[in-house]
Parts: sequence; structure tokens; C-alpha cells
Amino acid sequence: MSNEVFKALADPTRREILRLLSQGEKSAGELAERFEMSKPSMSHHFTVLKQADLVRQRREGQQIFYSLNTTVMEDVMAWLWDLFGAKQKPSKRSKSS
Amino acid sequence: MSNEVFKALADPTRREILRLLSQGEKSAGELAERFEMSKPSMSHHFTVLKQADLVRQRREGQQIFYSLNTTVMEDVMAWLWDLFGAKQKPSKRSKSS
DNA sequence: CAGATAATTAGACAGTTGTCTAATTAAAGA
DNA sequence: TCTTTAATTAGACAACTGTCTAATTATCTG
Repeated sequence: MSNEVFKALADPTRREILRLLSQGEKSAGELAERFEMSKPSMSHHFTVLKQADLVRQRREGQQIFYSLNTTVMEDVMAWLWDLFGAKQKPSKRSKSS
Repeated sequence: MSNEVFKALADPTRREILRLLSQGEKSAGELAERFEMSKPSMSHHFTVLKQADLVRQRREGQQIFYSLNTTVMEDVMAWLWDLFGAKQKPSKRSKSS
């Protein structure tokens, strides 16, 4: 799992987008109207999330629908567990980001 | 849990520091010699980790020892689980960063 | 106290990030 | 095809970040 994932999670707007998507797939416009921010700025955040593979996109007519990619979320959890778990029971698991 | 935590995790050097600390407490110098980076730069990373409350520090003579604060790590995991878990079984859990 | 060692703080600077407005692309419908 | 709607791309710019060298602080020891 890449550095891109952690960098993507480092912005509060993007974390809120992920939270909204956890309730189910939403269109770019639907997401954008929840924030006091221009659409291009939102579009930028979608791009960052896409590049980190945290979300998937699908076009339907004029609209683009985004949805969560839970696989990568699991990878982040595994990384954290590796650190956290290693504290309890030291083992040969290592290898960083 | 604050934005500081995610920003702290967004840098590969800091994630590697956390990984080293998962093996047990280490002094600033001991950590610094593992990286090809000046000591002041390392010191900066320690400060960021401290401000995010991801690590604790303790002085012993001239040396300062850093150790992992697993509590905050657990908070990050809980945040991720909230997103990830909500996907499987939708419930009233929400509230962002 | 003077010198050595461990670590931090101060200040500078290049590169990255998040935001905006303006322009562009893509699709649907009259 | 022209217009409208949905969304992105382009380009600019201020703010933030990670790094460095130089200076400073804190502690130990002779």
C-alpha cells in the first residue's frame, strides 16, 4: 500500500467524502453540494482519492458516481494492526509503507 | 481524534519511526542513525509525532527516549472501522475526523 | 568551570498542497 | 446543431511541509 493512501487521508475534506461514501455510492454533484467549496476543488479531491485507489468511479450519463473501495481501507487497517499488534506479541512482521 | 494524527501519518519517515518504536522505546539518536537525514530534521519529525500524541517522550540523562502511544493508534483503527464497518451493516455510527 | 555529547530551536528555502476562476469536455434533449 | 447540465482540466497563487546549516540548550564528567 502506497504513500498516496496516507496522503489522501491527511485532508479532512477527503475523510468526510469517504464517510459520505460509506453510506453508499454518490454522484460528484451530490457530494459537492455537501461542502462549501467550488466544484473544481471537489474534483481535485476526487482525483486524489482515485489515485490512492480509495474510491472507484462509474459514469452514468452526465453524472459520475463514486464509491468506496473497501479493499484499500482494509490495507490501512492491516498496516496499523501490524504496528499495534507487534507491541503485544513481538514477531517477524515488519516492512513499512 | 484530530487532523494532526492523519497529517503525522502522511509522511513515510514518520511511519517508519513508528514502526521502529513498535519494537520498543528508542532514543532520539538511536532512531536518527537509522535514517539518512540530519538530526534536526529527525527532531522535527519527533515533534510532529508528539503533537499528534502518537508518541511519548521521557528524558534519561542527556538522552530522550521515545515510545509509541498505542491509544491513539487504536483511535485511528476505530475511525477506519467506522467507515469500513458501516459498509457491511449500516447503523447510526458517523461523526468524522 | 570547561569541554564533550545529545538533542532541540531558529531561520531559510525549495517543493508540495488546497483553493480559486476561467476554459474545456461529455452527454442529453429540443 | 444549439443549449443546458455535469464534471473536469488548466493555470495561478498563498499557505504549508520537509529539509538543511548554524546556533542554542541541557546534561554529564573531569
